[in-house]
Amino acid sequence: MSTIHDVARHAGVSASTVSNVLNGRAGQMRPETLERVRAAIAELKYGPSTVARQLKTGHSSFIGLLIPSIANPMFGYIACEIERHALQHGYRVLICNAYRDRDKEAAFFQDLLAHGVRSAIVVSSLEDERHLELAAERGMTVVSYDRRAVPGDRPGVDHVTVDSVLAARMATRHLIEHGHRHLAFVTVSGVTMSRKDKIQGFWQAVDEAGLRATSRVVDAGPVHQYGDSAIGEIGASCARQLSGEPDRPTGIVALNDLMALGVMAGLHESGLRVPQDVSVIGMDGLFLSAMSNPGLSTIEFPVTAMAAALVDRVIGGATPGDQPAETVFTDVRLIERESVAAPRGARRKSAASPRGAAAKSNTK
Amino acid sequence: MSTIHDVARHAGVSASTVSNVLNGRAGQMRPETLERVRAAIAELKYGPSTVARQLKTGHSSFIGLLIPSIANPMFGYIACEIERHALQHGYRVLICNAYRDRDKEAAFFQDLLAHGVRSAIVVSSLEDERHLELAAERGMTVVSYDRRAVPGDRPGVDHVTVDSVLAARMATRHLIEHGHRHLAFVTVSGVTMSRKDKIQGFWQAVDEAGLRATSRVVDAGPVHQYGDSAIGEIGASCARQLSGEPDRPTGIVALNDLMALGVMAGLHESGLRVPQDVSVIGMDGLFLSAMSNPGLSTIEFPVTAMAAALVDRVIGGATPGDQPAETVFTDVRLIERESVAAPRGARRKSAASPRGAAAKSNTK
DNA sequence: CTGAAAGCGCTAACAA
DNA sequence: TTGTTAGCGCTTTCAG
Repeated sequence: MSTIHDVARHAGVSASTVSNVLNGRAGQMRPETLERVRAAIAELKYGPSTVARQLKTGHSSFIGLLIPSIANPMFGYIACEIERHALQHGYRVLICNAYRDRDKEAAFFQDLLAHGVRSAIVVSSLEDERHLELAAERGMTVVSYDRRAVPGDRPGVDHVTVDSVLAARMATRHLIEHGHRHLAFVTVSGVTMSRKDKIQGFWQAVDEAGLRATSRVVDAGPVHQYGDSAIGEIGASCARQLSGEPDRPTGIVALNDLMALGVMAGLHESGLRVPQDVSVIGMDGLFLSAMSNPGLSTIEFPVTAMAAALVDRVIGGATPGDQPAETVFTDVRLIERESVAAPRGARRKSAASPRGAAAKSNTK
Repeated sequence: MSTIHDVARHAGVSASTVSNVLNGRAGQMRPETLERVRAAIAELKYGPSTVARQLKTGHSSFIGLLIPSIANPMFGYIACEIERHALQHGYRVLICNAYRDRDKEAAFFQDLLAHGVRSAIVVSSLEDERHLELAAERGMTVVSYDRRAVPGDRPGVDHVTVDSVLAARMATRHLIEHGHRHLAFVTVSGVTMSRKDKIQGFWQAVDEAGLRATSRVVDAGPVHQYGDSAIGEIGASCARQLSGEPDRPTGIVALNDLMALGVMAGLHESGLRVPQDVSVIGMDGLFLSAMSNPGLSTIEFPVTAMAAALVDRVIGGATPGDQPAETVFTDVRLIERESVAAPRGARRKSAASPRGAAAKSNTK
């Protein structure tokens, strides 16, 4: 690879002149000089070294992306959307599969810092974000996804998230409107905030319908395996177990679509039919859910818009002030497919389904 | 962030001494000095700048990974396996979603070069690899996945691949052994070599059974949409169309699991049951295929081993000699689930299913 | 056993 | 309008 000096020599100018045309400061330049420089660049197939440039300027062209695992199709999708947006703004995305492990996250942050990366997006954030605050203290702009700001958070970490409480509430209500009175919320155990919010949304809907006595949250245990393929597996074994119980639920809300897919598989294995025997609804809007049998009803999240918001925020730099900024997307949408029906011998309570409000971005 | 000089000053030594302890050249060092340096490093929370280091040494710690799209769960999985292995060898992976677009691939290569990245893995390689050779000429070590070396290839690009011909043949044979005589291979159109190989494997098995007259390859068209969610969709619409035809196939081999999942969805929509009316088999061994209804029979690829081979090769540097090196994995494995059964009114021909041979790595 | 000096490729004042 | 100079943070001979 040739350097800026090779080009300079070739064109009979100085390195700074070449640097100027490279950086669009050729306004006042003699057209002839500009032409010579251009020719030299082309001839030598020269491209500037971003490494040298970064050492000099201190600006990195990378955005770090910490994400549980892109083997999980939902996260793969989110990562793609983020990359697409970042590229449009001249940024590259450095994906780090952190497997929801605080130590791994911390190690990646260390590494990003060493690489001079000054912006990071953290997807599916752990509830405890002290290690993020540490990175923020060292000058990183970090924006988290799937975590709200809570009292006690120190500034330095901004938040972009979907209204998980609302999403879970909509999902649960959908079941209730179909006449279900025995509900279960099936989840993996974990320490992300969105999980807690979804459980809360579930209970809200349950209480609104006065169904607390006949409903419950089923924790299927932790995701051990690296990668997220296990989530479906866990959903399946949980469903198998559930199906053997005497007062099994007729309607199941799953933590996310992947888990819902697993639940359906487990139900099916146990000889139970969806939706005739049990109704299932997920959350995410994974494209795969459209292909399942039966098609999985779900709550779709505005992923593209959220990815854009994430990138814009992280590029924009840290929010001034001592309150962390927060953008909550509320335009989640119910997608009705075939996995939800009235339970045996019940009548549908209402035909109307709740719709999400328009996007509401409240930076407070 | 503090620099090596801050540490040096803090410890009362010179920068080169600090550099020495950083790089494990502290063997002959006075223990006391070593200790002082260590203390200073800890106190200042110092970490070396990989950017400066790379500028000096010319060695990058990145491996570029060009891949169609990590929104495709198969590629997300492969990417994770590659990252895992690379990390163990001290390398970071820089994922580039290239959407099977030659221009995008070329642009990413340009960018990798600018970043001083000297190793790249290209997954699901386009048949025409001239743009890769260009990168190789510029000093990159590039290893491709899913493409064999062919006469006319110039050296500089090594290959790691699974035996796609064998995989497709096994899949097809599985159908034939169940008594199917009307076969179809369903594929998206495209320009990857593995696709051609799979079609070839399909025809091999078909010809072995003398079923050419009643079998065909169905090209469902190109994948337009960015991301690979469309693959399933295409499979579905193709299946819908197929199901309306008078002499529709009773057994379908799909290009990959994602497509197979789509095919099953389309069949189901058209009122056809799998496997009672039509049998379907995929290829990949995607974890999601275990959760479909019915469970998708498939040919599993040794992804972990292949990811390791890919990383080892690319780290090892270009193979000397003028023949491109090639590693072909042949240990593919049939996973029987519920999507394949005997066609209506036929008897199963044989109970034995073909098994893959042990891994054979022939570097020639 | 440790330090001084040079330079990786680039940019940004400042001079000319 | 263009060139000179200095230096980003690190490693690496080569002296001391």
